[in-house]
Amino acid sequence: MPVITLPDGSQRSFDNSVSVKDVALDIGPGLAKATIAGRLNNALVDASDLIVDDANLSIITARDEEGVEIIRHSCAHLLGHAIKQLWPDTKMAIGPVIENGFYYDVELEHRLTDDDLAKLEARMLELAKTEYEVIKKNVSWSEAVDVFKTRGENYKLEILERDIPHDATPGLYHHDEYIDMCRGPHVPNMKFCQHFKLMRISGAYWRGDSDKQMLQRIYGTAFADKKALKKHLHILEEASKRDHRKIGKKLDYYHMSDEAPGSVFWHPKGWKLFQNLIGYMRMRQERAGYVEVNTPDVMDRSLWETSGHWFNYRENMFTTDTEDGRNYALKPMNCPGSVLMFSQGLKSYRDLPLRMAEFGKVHRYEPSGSLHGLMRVRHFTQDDAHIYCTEQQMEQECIDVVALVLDIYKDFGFENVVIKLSTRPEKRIGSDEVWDKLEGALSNALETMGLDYVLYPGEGAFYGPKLEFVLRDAIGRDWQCGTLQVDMNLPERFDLSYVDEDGERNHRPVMLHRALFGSLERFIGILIEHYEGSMPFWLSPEQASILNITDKHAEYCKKLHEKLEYNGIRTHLDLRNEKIGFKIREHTIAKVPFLLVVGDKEMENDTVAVRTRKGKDLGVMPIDEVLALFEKASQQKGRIIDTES
RNA sequence: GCUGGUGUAGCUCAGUCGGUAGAGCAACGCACUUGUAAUGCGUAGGUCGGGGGUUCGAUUCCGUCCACCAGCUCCA
Repeated sequence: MPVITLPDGSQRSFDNSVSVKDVALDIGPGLAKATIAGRLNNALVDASDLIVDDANLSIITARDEEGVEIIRHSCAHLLGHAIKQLWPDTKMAIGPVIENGFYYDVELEHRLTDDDLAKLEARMLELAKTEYEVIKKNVSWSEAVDVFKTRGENYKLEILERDIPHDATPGLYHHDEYIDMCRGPHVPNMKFCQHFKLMRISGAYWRGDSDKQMLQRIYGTAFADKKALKKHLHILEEASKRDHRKIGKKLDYYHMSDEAPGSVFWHPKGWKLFQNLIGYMRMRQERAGYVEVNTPDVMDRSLWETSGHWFNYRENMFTTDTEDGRNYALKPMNCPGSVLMFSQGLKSYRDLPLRMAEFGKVHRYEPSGSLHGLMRVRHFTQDDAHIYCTEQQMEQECIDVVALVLDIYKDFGFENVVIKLSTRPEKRIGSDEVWDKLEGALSNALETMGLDYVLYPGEGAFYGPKLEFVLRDAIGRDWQCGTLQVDMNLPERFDLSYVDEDGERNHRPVMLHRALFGSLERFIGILIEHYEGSMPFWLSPEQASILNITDKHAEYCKKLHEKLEYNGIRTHLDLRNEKIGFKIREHTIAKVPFLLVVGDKEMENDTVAVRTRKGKDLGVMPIDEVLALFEKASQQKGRIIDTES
């Protein structure tokens, strides 16, 4: 006699055990039709599952996020159903749900092509349109083994052997003649699985182990209705339009070359942007009490041995053998150099906190397959800084760094910053007492500031805990940029010390590592995608273009150009003998924020006609008014994403 | 690094079932002196990613190296 309590608190009692679907039907036939699964006392169950005892139940439909995930999961089965029809010798491995979709790993002699994806998709749709019922049967372990032995599914057998207890009753889902094993739940009818798209094929190792068999992985996406699917595909298209590799090339920011894989050749415009960012960061750091230094790029092996990099980071380092028989390495990080900088000369407690910034160029030999445009490179520039301070100063320094990071991100329109706190890993150096202090410094700093953070226990570096700052860009993608790390390893290894009030030199400073942009290269990649190439006025390599209508306006334009440059505006003078429409098109595509057009009327009245890169006509105005307009655009930095100007 | 795909003019791409290649844009020249997203005509431009094999002949077929692209974390 189960009594079912629904989410609104109402109760229904039944004489016998009932299925989730029966309960839905009892509430109303519309709901019954829409039922995908149920949440029974916080566990997801199939619509056909029986409820024996009193329970809390909510009915899951396509409107629930769980409902959509179940649809995706069932689409993986649908893919299995179709692929076994088209290629009966396919062996099915695993088919889980992922963000926005699903995949299925299969072993198949035939190499799948894009044409095959289309064929598969068509067959899947055909099958789904028959709106067949999905039948779930729980069977004994040995029965499940028999089923998959008969069907030759050796991956399913391996899963049964290795991952499923012999006294369990695995759920077998019957999709007509196709049978898949799953903990479920799944849709009760394939009518729910009609809005999907197969996205791509790639390789993946069985159980993610590179020593094991390489399988073919088929990725797909699925939604509850056509509209949601279309919307998702549209977002993907938008994201691909923002690809910094395409835009960076079009805007003539940089290129890469076979001769230097993973390294950037910065063109004048890209380098201008790069310098603008450095200039801004320099200004902010000076204001925050930092000094800036510069250390060598190539240093002797012994340094890297002392720092521990030679043993822990060797495979990621570029090294050299030189005529003098010495071994040098290109720095993969700036910290050892910074430490040498600190240990040069005697340091007093009066020098602390010592905040040393460095725009250091580092080289890391990243695996070839992981290189990606500006986002993952082998040679990049960090806006690095190392703060040497006393234990008492540590917490305040952390607070200051976090405040600086968040304020700087705001200038780029990144309001949505997720902070991750990674704490002591299993393999670590230092006593628990010290770790308590270091983690405490970070978490106290965040709590003092009233900031939320996500805890990642055990994810810290072996030498200390860290904060990571994750940005969310204009279309909702996450990018990890800044970090703040507390380090007890390097001061120890390099035996750093300072003289305290008591005159003793045996005091060890605490060392903080921090980077706000992280990598300048990467940050520029993120900005390109964030702004879709339309750099805000203050960063834009070219801020305004002056366009003449005919030759007779050239002299006036040159004077105008001089005046703007004198006022610090990066101005492009385009006096080419071309039609004005042609020039406007070119400079608009080049995403120059403001186009200044000069013809007879403007020359006569000492004005210019102002047009934005978005095609908006701001009318004719005198130069002082233009300068005021630019000043205003400059002031707002990147806080407002450029849609109007 | 591994799996699969791709590599043709500065850029975007077509093409050759094995007989050494073509378009648009860009560049250059000439004409045009132009009013808010492409003026017209002409010229030049390529070891078809590198080196090797098969072949009378390879950009095309084969293997190899390099680079790029996607994936390799989500576990019935």
